[in-house]
Amino acid sequence: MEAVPSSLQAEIQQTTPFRSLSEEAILSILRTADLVRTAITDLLAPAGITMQQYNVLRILRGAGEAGLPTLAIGDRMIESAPGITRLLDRMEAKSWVSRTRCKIDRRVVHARISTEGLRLLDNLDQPLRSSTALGLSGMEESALGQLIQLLAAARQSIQPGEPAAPRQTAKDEEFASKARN
Amino acid sequence: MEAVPSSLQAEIQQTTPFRSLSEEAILSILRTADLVRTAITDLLAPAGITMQQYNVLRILRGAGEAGLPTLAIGDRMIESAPGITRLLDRMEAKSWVSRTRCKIDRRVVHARISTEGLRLLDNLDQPLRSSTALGLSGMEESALGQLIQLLAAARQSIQPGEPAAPRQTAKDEEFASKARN
DNA sequence: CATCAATAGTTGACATGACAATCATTGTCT
DNA sequence: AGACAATGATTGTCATGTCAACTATTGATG
Repeated sequence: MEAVPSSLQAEIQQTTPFRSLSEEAILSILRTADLVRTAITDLLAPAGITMQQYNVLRILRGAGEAGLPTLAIGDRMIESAPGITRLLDRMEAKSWVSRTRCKIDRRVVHARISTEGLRLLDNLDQPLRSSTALGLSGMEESALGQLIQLLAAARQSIQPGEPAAPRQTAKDEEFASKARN
Repeated sequence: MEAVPSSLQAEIQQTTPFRSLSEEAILSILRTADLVRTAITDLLAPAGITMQQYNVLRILRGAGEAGLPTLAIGDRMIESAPGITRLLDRMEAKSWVSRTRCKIDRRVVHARISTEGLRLLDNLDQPLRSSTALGLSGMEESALGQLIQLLAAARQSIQPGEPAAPRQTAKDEEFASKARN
C-alpha cells in the first residue's frame, strides 16, 4: 500500500468524532454486515427460509448425492454442532433435507438435500446471485476489489497469533460462513 | 492448481472461485464482521457481560442521570423493543441498571445506569478502546480510512431507494448498532 | 364525558447461537 | 477380550432477535 495524501485522512478525521479510526472501522464493519444480513434475510423471507438454512442447503447441494455428515456441515459454516443438529431438524421437517445414519460408522449421520430443497434453491439462486438485488452493484469493480482486500487485511489483523485453523477453502456452495475464535 | 500467484488478485482468485466480486465482497463483509463480533464477545465474556448489554450500558452512560426510555434505547441500537425489555430485565437483575416509571407519562419507563454499571464500564473501556486488543491496530491509518469509506459506499449501495430513516448521529456512547429496515 | 386511535412497554412463541453434559460408537491399549 | 479415550451427534439451558398480540396510558374527538 502506498502512502495516501494526508488530505484524505484529514477529511475523514474531520467528519468522524470517533476515538480512533480503528474503532470507526470496527463500527463500520459491524453496521455494514448487519445491513447485508437483513437485506439477505429479507430476500429469503418470502420463501420461508432463513439465511442459515439457505446456507446449509447450498452446502448440501455442493455435497451431492452422498450428502454430508452433520459436523462437516458445521465445519463449513464454522458454527457449533448443536446448532446444526437443530437446524437440520427444522429443515428435515420441511422436507428440504433427509438424514440417514451411516452404515459404516454408525455414529455418523449424513444429511442430503432433497428434490424439493434443490427446487427451492434453484428458485432462490438467481435473485441472490445477481447481486443486483443485494446492492453493491452500484460499486465499481475496482472499489469492490479494494474492499475485499482491505477486509482480508482486517481479518488478518484481528486474528494475530492464532494457530490458524486450516483455512477452509471456500468452495462453490458456500454462501456465508461464521467466524470462530 | 500451481498457478503461481503473481498478483494479489490472482492469489485471491485462486482461493475464491466466486461468481462475482460483489458476492465475494458480501461474504468478506459477513466473515469479517463475525470475526470482529466474536473478538469483542471474547473480550467482554470474562466480565460476564454480552456485547448487547455492554452496548446498552454505554448508551445509558451517555444518557446520564435522567436515564432513557426503553424505546429510546431500542432506537439507538436499532433493535426491536422486545429485545430491549428483556435485555434490561437481565441487566437490572445484575444491578447494572435501574428502571423507574415516569411520573409525567406513566407509559414510559426510564432506565438508568447504576454505579456498579459505571464501574463495570470503566473497567472495560480501556481494553476495548485501545483497539490493540481488538486488532486492526496492525493496519495502516490510510488503509483504515479507505476501508471506512468503502464500507460507507457499500452501505449506500445496499440501501438504495429507502426513505432513509433519519440517520442517527453516532454519538459518543454508541459502540455498535444494528442495521434495520 | 365516553369512545377510540396512538403510544410505550411487555409477554408469548419460535429460530438461532453458544456451552456444558450426555449417549452411542469406534478405536486403542494392555 | 475389557477398559477407556476419542469421535459424532444430540439434548438441555440460557441469551438474543423477531413477529404478533396484549396491557396500560394518553390524547383527541364527538
